[in-house]
Amino acid sequence: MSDVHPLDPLVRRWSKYRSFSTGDRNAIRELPYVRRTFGKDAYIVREGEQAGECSLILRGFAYRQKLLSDGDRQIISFHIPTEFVDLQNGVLGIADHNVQSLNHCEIAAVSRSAIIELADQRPAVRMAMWIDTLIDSSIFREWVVNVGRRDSRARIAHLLCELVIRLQRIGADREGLFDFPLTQEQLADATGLTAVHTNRTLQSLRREGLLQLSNGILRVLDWEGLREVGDFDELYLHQQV
Amino acid sequence: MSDVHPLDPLVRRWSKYRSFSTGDRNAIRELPYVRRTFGKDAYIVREGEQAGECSLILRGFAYRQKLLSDGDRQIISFHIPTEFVDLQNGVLGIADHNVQSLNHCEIAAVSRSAIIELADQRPAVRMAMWIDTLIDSSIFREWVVNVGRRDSRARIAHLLCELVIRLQRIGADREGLFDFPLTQEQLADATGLTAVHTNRTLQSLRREGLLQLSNGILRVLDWEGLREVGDFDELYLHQQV
DNA sequence: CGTTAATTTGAGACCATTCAATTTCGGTGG
DNA sequence: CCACCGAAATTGAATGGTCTCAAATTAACG
Repeated sequence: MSDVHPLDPLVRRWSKYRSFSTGDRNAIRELPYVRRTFGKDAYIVREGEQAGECSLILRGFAYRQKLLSDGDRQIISFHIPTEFVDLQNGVLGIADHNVQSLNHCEIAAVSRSAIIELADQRPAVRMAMWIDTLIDSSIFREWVVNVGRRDSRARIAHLLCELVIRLQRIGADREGLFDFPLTQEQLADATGLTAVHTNRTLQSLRREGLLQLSNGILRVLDWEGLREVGDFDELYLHQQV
Repeated sequence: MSDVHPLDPLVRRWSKYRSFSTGDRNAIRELPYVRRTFGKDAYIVREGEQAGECSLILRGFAYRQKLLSDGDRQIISFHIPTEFVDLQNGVLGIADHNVQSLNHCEIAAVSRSAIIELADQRPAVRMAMWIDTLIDSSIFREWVVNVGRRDSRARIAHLLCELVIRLQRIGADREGLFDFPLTQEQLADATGLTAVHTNRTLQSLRREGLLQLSNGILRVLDWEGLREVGDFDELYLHQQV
């Protein structure tokens, strides 16, 4: 399938969960959307806001986060092109966390009502959407395990494994190389570590020849090794539903 | 509404999310289910299993957990009566984590196909179900924050705040007293701490007059204090959708 | 090419862990 | 009703992984 329409990557992504009719595909393509661009670290959604629309990433990375009362930040997930960063807001209405762009980002903003209408009228698409939010949920569960029970090396390794798999799935790998714009501080905020310790942990992983990571480029040198260090089992990503 | 039917608590719970017609209510009540009882620590669902049914708690507590390769355990959520412990399995099909009973437990087991059929035929119920899974998801996000960024006192306090709110909502409080069958080891597995440190942390919370917890009974003595220690903001529970 | 952001390094402090032993609790049978 | 037992809770002391604070180095960008 060649991508002639900006929403085709979404069609392709969702059609892995449910087989779509031509009508289903067209209904997705006909979603009214507004294209928005965000610079680095811009807020796409704010906690407590009434959510008027859902944001699909066309280009760039985004992340969800929550701020503690003492100013500490916990990153809750990272998102890559073809993914909605806040599909749940289409249903729940009020945002329970923040969403920020990680780098320069292009977003297709779809109104809540259009999402709901599509779900109402297209059973197959509705199920794909539900599955999408459920896989999200599964990833959060795995993150609870990651920050709750694994040591620093395993946490970082596990996170990298997850992102590598997800990037591969959208065809974002270039022969083992990945554009990887996360700073060490963001890696730290996602794993519940400090930036300093994240730095030392990455050095340890590099020293063992598991990976290279610099200048925003990640190269996995020893996938099996990284997987083992991270105690990584991709079942939770539900690649085949 | 008086509970004449065993599934009425579920009807009541879901009807907070969406207004139901009489037909909707009856459709829920007519869900075919099998009543099962489980002793303490029995497995209700196992990771990797093809899920044939969804389990609604009629009595008792349950929890979801994942095991690491080194045998460590992370508890991912607790569940109380009126809640499904694995509604997502109705859609995803394959269980990505374990579910265990916490104490003596009565479950209504509903087949996947019945869940799906109900969702297909009853738009309002379908939305309530989706909302249920999305609130689940929101709770997982908050747990990532809890184990990722808070210190031991805040983690325990936050978890207790959440359970208190949820127990109150199903009317399980008896004038500030709660049946609270969690062991310190389970509390530890849920907060990413050790049982020993959980013990010392609980003592610290008791010493400050925030709560009493012994013999499976919890009494909150200083709700505002506990809330503050736990950095607790209940927005994420989405009480009003 | 200057300026700021990001990464790296060092040393000391601390929160939580580990390991081991003791006490209390809850349930059971005599 | 009490003695007994295993599970749960509690205590102590030593260890250790991660944090904190501060400074130096390197990379990114206009």
